[in-house]
Amino acid sequence: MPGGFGRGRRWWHRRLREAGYKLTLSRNAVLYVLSSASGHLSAEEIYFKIHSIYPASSLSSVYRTLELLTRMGLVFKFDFGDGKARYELAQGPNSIKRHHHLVCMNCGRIIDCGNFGKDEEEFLAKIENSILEKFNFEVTSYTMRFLGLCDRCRSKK
Amino acid sequence: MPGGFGRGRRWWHRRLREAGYKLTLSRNAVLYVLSSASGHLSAEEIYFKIHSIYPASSLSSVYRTLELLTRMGLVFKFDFGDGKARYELAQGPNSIKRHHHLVCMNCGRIIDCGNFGKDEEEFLAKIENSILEKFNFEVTSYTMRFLGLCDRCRSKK
DNA sequence: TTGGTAATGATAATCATTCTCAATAAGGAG
DNA sequence: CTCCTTATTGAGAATGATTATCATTACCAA
Repeated sequence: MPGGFGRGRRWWHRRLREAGYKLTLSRNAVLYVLSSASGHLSAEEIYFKIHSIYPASSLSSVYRTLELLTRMGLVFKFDFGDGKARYELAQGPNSIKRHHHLVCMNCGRIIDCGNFGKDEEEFLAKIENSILEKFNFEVTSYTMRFLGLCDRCRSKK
Repeated sequence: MPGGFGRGRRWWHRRLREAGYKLTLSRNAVLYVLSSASGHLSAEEIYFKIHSIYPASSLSSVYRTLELLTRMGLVFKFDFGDGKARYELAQGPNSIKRHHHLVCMNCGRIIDCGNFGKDEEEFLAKIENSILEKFNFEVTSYTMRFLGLCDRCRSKK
């Protein structure tokens, strides 16, 4: 009975089912871990967390699952230049569109910052259009990454 | 005489010198290749291009040089999720601040798109402030990445 | 319950990147 | 220009994340 872990059916069960994929223990565990632990987890971190709730897991399966989920759009994959990819659940049953991060150039810390409300909406509307016109490129999602100095590193100077 | 390749002194000579680094054949070759071939080159692509103008080069040296140049801010390092990092010269003697890319989710192609003029300026001014207030994070540069479908892939559907 | 097959676990293989270290060459002093 | 010091290099080994392989397992439709 692969729909274990958290009590009750999760929104991703339907998503997997409808896409024609089996709901396996491994996949469910990856999604469960991603849904509880918020933040940016690497494949290995996910693997270790899974181990405590589902010991018979394998790292390769975690990678396969993450690749599938990324392809399906249930998960976002990020690369912050430290050599390992990070994964984040596309929160909730309806995936969000925007992911913005602050990356500290001094300590490497990565801070999630939500979106920027109305200012962003307006800006995006203009930009999406201009990209479509100039490049005939159809935007489906986007990411902003801000490089700089985080609070901790700022106060150290 | 390490200042070879292109005729004449290059702007990066001064930059290296002033930072206390030697102007070596290897470093000059990397910068020369980056400055002529525009686009996003991987370390290996840079290495091959260098080979034709400076055969006694090594891949490890290219990596070392790129790491140094990135640290110095002469070069930007990007990661588009294909497993290898890409490098781009921070064009001209005064580095630019913004790098935006369109990434096709179908074919993986990466398209440079400049900045968005006044709309972007205005938006950025607001955002930089709100990031400073909310997170006490000091923004020095940023990147926007748009995921979607490129013109070629759009017309194929 | 059962069979077909997608998915898994274990492990080997791959590939980008980093490390090591003896040999070399940049560049300042004379 | 030549010598000396030492940063930098080239070659190749080592690392570490990710991917591929393949026999075994377990979803799930019938």
